[in-house]
Amino acid sequence: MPTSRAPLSTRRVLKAALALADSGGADSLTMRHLGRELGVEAMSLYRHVANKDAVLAGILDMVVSEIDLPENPQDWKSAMRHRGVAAFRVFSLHPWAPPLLMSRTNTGPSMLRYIDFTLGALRGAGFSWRLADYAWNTMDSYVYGYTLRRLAFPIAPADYAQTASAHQHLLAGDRYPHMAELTRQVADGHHPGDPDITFGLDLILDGLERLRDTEPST
Amino acid sequence: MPTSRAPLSTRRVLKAALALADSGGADSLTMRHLGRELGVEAMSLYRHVANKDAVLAGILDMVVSEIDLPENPQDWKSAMRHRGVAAFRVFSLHPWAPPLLMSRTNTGPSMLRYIDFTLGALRGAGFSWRLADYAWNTMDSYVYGYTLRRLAFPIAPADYAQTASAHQHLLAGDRYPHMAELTRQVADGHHPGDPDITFGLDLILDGLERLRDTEPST
DNA sequence: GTCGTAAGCTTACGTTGTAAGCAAGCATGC
DNA sequence: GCATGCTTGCTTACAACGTAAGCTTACGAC
Repeated sequence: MPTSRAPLSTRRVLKAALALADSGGADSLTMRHLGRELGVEAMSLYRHVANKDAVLAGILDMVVSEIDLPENPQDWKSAMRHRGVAAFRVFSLHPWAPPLLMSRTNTGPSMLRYIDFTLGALRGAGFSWRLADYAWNTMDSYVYGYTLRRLAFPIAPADYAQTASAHQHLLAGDRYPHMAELTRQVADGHHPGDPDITFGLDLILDGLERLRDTEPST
Repeated sequence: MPTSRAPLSTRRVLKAALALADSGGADSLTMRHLGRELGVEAMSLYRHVANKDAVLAGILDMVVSEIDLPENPQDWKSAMRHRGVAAFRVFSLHPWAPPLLMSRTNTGPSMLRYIDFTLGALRGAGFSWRLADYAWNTMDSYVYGYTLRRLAFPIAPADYAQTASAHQHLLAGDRYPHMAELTRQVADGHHPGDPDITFGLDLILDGLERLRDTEPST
C-alpha cells in the first residue's frame, strides 16, 4: 500500500465531489468516479462520509456559501436585488445545483445564514414579521424558478434570434398563432427574447414596498 | 402464452406509467415495475415506447394537459391568476412532475397550447409582444418556483405552528437571531407561516399592469 | 400450406449505491 | 519488544436499473 498518497478526509472528499460535479454535471458524480478521482476505491469514501446523500448535502452547502451577501444592508431594495442576482450568478457557475437544491430540504448553515440575512434586512426596513416572511418566500420562489428555467433552457440568449428564425416553420400551422408571431418578432430582431432576472425581481420588490407602506402597522 | 390479456399500446403504457408515478412517486416508475403492472416483461414495453425518456415526456404532457384554461379570457388579470392557481393545483396532484418538468425542455403540445393561450390573453389586453413575452416568463418562473418549494417542503401548512414550536430550541443560539424570532412568531400563532400562491402572483400581475400602462406604445 | 410481420419473452451487459468482512499500518500499554 | 486495538483503505458481493440483441409465438394474406 503506497503511503505517498495524502490521506482522505471529509473535507477533501467534498472538495473533489464539488469539482467533479462542476466539470461533468450531476450524472458524473458517482461514488466510484469520485474515488478514482482521489486515487482510492469507492468504498473507502464511506469512512469519511455517511453516504452519497451526505456528499450532496455537503457540496450544496458549499455552493450556497458562495452567494455574496452585502455587509451593511442600508438600502433594503438594492440589498434584495443584489441577493437575487448573486444567487443566480452562483448557480450559473454550478448549473447542476439548483435541481438538487429544490428536490430536498436544505437546512445547511449557509442556507440558514442566507435566510437570516434576508429577514434582518427586511425587518430593518420596517416590514412586519408576516410580510417579511412572505417577502423572502416570494423572492426566492421567483429567483429559483427563474434560475431553473434559464439553466434548463437549451438555447443561449445570444442565439435566440437565429434559433427562432431557424425553427419558425415548426409553428407554421394555425394551432399556435401567438407563439408563431412571437417567434417571428424574435427572429426579426424586434425584441431580445428573454428577460433579465432583474425584470421580475424589481416587479416583486416594488410590489413589496407598496404593501409595506399600506400595511396596517403591527 | 395467455391471450386473455388486453394487448399493449402506447396509450395503455403511458396511462399505467402515470398511475404508477402518481401512486409511488418518480422513483417507483421503472421499466420493470411498469411492465409488472401491465402483466408483461419490461422489454415488451419497448415495442410501444422508444425508451424511458419517451415515457416521461408522455406522462408530463398528460399532466400539463390537465391544467384548466378559461374559455374566454375577458379579464386578463383574473385569467392569469386562474392559470397560475390551476397549474399549482394540478402539480399538487402529481407532485413528482415539477422537478422533471424543470429538468428537461418541454415542447409537448399541451405546453405549447398553455403558452399560446397566455400570449393571446396578454396581447388581447394591450401588452406589446416584448412585454407579453417577459410577462409569461416572469409568471411562470414564479409559479414553478413556488410550486417546487412548496412540494419539496416537508411540513404541511396546517402543522407549521406546532412544528415551529417543537423546533425552536434548534435555533436557540444567536447565530440566526431573525429566524429564531420568526419561528417564535409562528409558534405563537401570530402569523400563519406560508404565503398562498396568489400573494406573489398578484404582486407580479399588478406590476405588469403598471408597466403596460406606462410603456411607450409600440 | 407458408410466409411476413408484429408482439412479447429471454438472456445478458454495464452501471449504480452500499452492506459485510478483511488487511495493513500505527499508537499505546506493559 | 511486543501484543492490543483503532483507523483507514480494499475486496467481494448483491440487488436494482436501462436497454441491446436475438428468439418464439400468433396471426392475417395469399
